[in-house]
Amino acid sequence: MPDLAAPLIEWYRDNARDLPWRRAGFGAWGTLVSEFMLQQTPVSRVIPLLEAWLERWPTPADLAAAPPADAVRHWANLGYPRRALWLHRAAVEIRDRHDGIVPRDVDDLLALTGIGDYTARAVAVFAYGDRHPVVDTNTRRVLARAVDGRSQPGPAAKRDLADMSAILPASVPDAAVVNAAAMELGALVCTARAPRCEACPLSDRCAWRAAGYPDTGDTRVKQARYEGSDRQARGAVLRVLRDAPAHDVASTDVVPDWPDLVQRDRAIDSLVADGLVEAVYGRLRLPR
DNA sequence: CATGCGTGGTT
DNA sequence: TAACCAAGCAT
Repeated sequence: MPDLAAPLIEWYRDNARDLPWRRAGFGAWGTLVSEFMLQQTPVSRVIPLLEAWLERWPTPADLAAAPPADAVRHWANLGYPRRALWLHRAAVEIRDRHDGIVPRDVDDLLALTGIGDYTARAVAVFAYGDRHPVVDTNTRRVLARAVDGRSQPGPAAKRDLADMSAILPASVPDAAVVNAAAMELGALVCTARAPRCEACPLSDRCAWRAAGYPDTGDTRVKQARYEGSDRQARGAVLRVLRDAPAHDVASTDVVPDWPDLVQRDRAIDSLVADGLVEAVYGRLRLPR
C-alpha cells in the first residue's frame, strides 16, 4: 500500500479549516460536547449552539447539575434530541465516576452513555493526543476509494479500525494529524457526491482513480422519507414541549391538528419510552 | 447486522 | 422538487 500519511499531513497543514474545537486549549469537555453535536449534524449548524452550550455549562459538573429538560431545551433544533439526553447522562457519569474529569482511556469513554467507537477515540486523540484510529464516515469513504478502489464505502464495520490503523504513522502527534486529515479530506475534497479529485493530495496513489473511477455500487442504506414519518411527528411534539412557556402542556393540546392522531400518540409514547418526555396527570413535559 | 432516530441546506 | 446528505449511537 502506498504511503498515505505524508501527503495527508502536508495537505492538512495547508487546508484544515479553523474550527472552534481545533483551537489550542479547547479542552476535553469542549471536544466531547462538540463530538456529540457533530454526530450526524453539519458543522455549520453546530458551531453557534456549541459555543452557547459551553458558556452555559463550562464543565461536566455544571451540566450534570442541571435538569435534563434544560439540556433538551438548549439542544434546540440540532436534531436527534436523544443525544442531548445522552450527553446529560454522560455528564452525570463523568461527575460520579470520574471526579468530573472527562476520561482519557478509550474503554472508560466507551462506557459513557452515547459514546461509541468514533466518539471515544476522537476524544482520546483530539483532546488528549493519544494514538488510536479515529474512523468516521468521511474516513471510511477516503479509505474505500484510496485503498480499496471502490466508489463508496460499505456499512460501518469493526474492521474499519484496523484499516485506519494500517495507515497511521508511528509518531503519536503525526498519527493524530492523519486521523484529522482523513476526516477533513473526506469532508472537503473526497466528498460523497462530487469529489474534487483534481484537488486531492492522494490522487497519484488513489486506487479508485487508478482503476478509472468505476462505479462499484453503493450499499449504504437510504434514509426513510421524512415527510409524514413518525420521526417528523416526534419532532413536532418535542418542539411544542421545548417552546412551552410553562414547560408543561396538556397531552391533548400537543399538535392537536396533526393529520394522524394515532401517529401523534404513538410519537408521544415513544418519546416517553426514550425518556425525552414525562407524562404526569395527563400533562406532558421535558424530563426533570 | 439492520433499523430507527431530526433537521435543514444542497442538488 | 424530491432526493440526497451530514464528525453515530443504542438496541
